[in-house]
Amino acid sequence: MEKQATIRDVAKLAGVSLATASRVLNDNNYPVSVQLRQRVKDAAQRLDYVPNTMARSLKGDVRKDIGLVIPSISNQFYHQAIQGITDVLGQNQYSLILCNTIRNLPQEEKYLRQLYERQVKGVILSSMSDNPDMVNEYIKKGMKFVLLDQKLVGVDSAGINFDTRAGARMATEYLISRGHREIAFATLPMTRKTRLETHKGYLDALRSAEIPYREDLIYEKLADGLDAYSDPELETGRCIAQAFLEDGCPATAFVCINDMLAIGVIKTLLQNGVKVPEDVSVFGFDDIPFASTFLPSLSTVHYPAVESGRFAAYMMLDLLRNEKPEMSVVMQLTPSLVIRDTVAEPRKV
Amino acid sequence: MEKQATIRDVAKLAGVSLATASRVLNDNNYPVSVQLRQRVKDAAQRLDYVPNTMARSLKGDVRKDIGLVIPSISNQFYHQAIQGITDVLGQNQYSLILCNTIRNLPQEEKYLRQLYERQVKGVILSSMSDNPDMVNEYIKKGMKFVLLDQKLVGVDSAGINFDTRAGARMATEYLISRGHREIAFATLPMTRKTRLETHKGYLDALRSAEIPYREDLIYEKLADGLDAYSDPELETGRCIAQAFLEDGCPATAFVCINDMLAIGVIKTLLQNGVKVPEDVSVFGFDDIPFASTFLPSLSTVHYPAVESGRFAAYMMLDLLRNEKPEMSVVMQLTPSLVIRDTVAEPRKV
DNA sequence: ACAAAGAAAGAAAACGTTTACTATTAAAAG
DNA sequence: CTTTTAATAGTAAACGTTTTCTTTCTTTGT
Repeated sequence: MEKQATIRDVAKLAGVSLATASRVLNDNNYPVSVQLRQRVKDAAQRLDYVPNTMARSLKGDVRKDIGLVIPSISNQFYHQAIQGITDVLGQNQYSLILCNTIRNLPQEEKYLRQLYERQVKGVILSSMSDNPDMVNEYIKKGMKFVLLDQKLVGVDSAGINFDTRAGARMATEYLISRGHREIAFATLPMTRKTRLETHKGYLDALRSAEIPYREDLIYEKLADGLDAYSDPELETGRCIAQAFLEDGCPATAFVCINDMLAIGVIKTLLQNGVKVPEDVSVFGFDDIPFASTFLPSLSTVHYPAVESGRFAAYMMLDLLRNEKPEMSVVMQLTPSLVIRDTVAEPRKV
Repeated sequence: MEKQATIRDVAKLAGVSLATASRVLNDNNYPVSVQLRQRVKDAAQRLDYVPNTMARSLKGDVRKDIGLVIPSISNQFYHQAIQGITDVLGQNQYSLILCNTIRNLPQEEKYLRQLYERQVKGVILSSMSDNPDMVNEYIKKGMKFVLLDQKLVGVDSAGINFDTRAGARMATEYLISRGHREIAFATLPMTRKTRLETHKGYLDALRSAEIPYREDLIYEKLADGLDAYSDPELETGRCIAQAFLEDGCPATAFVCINDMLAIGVIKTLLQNGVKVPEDVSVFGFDDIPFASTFLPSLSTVHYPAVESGRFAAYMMLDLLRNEKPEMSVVMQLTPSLVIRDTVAEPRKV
């Protein structure tokens, strides 16, 4: 196993000082004569010299990598975001350190600390918590954050989020326009702000159509008995559909807080002889790739996930490179509807 | 923005030398008196000291992170592997640097070089190429590899792979046992060794059942016109099913090289009025989560992807920590069949 | 012809650690 | 009592860079 050549070796072989070698290798505008320049370059080539990034960053250069902290790697939404992020980062010679918290807040803290210890200066974060304290603490220490799909009140940080309230409103209004009046709402526990927002959008639509709010049509659950291998959203969808069936199918349509949950609902409905969309219409949220792959293909609210990852990465780069960032804003993405095969008119009674 | 406290600050505040502070903070077995020990600890606490990992690794400590280089982040197989990897790594205070090559060999080389520059000593790799040269070069430079789902002949490296030949054989034999004789084989271009192996398994089964090999039942394709947003495997499945339909459905069953491709085949078949499994049976490969979610749920060859990720991480840790690794072997995982809803007896003619 | 300015190179300090080597003391052994 | 040895603590070098400060020449302006 060869010892890695250092800049010292290069300098020696080229017969120049350390400083000169460094200057050539970094292509400064510092003047170095052509002959020496060439000699150094040749030497570097011969020795297959690669600079030691560690040593370099010791001198104050920021590390060229950023952390991504997400609650779940099994969620397709994040795959798309990662796709966008790695895409941009790769082109800019940055690396991505992936931290999967498995929906676990202490784990999230641990990862954040680990990143801090490693001098990682930028983190794209989708937190499990709505508490801004932890993030603020690290901001004070000089870390930069881009908040993905989440607004944290009381945090002065860049972020990308999606107007879920408008999305839910649009979806619900669409169902109403197709003639639905009994519309159920399926959600995971509303611990995260975005979920509450989604719920509000649903309410907005009901209100403007003057449909009375029915508490019993809100299915807010988390499937129990989940293990590491099962998809929590899919299982929760199952569980909600089960409850819905036991209630005697009190609605003609479902608005679901995300696609995987919607798919869980649909599967269980179909397996119990309830036809989708003939008997019950189902609307998803996110437009993950499976939404169009699944049969029947899912009507859903489109979220440009790959783009949002891309934006997040751009913002982060901007934040890291410029003292006065140009794009450091909270970017709000507007929803659009994708109508596929899981929505129809309500069945005639 | 606070300046990060260094060990020098800690030493000064505690009124001890650098060396003593370092020794306390690293919990060596070097003897330090209780009082000083306490003083240093208090000082570190007060200053909220965190060691600078960069500086530490400059002194020769290996970096505590490993790289993962994979061809596609949109493949569920890798999500599961990542799940397993991050799981193990997280518990061992290692970080994961994710490199997504988008099925692009030059990109793969670039990432490997980038990791090398960053002094990353361990890489879990699923390469696009069957050429061992690049990997060997980096091994010579001191990097350690665990090859995921791939054997590279001529590389002396740990690895995890799956006996795809046996898997394909089992799947094909199962179809034969259900009465099928015309069995098509659907695959992406057989550029990777594992795909060839899978094909061999298919042939093995045919041979031992004395079914003549029919070249025209081998569908080896890559969908064209793919953009960044489409799933290459799904699209290829579509494309293969299209060709199959144009050929007048010359087989009663399909063995597919992976699940997503199988799903593409099924979708297209169904959309063209060909019933699965009544008219055509389809067998997948990998058992990704979506295989059981999809309707009809997919019969497939099970690959313990999460486990394989976990093993890969363990191996890597072993490789990095021990001069003489204990587990540095090529681990071969044996396949098992999962029978779900996409296989039936062939239709009576 | 002489000072001032500019170009090109090198010396050395600094970044935050760890650790081999010394130095001091106290206890144990002769 | 002196000499070893063991227990603590400190000094300083080292890791691989970058960069500030000098230094040495060569121009240029007067």
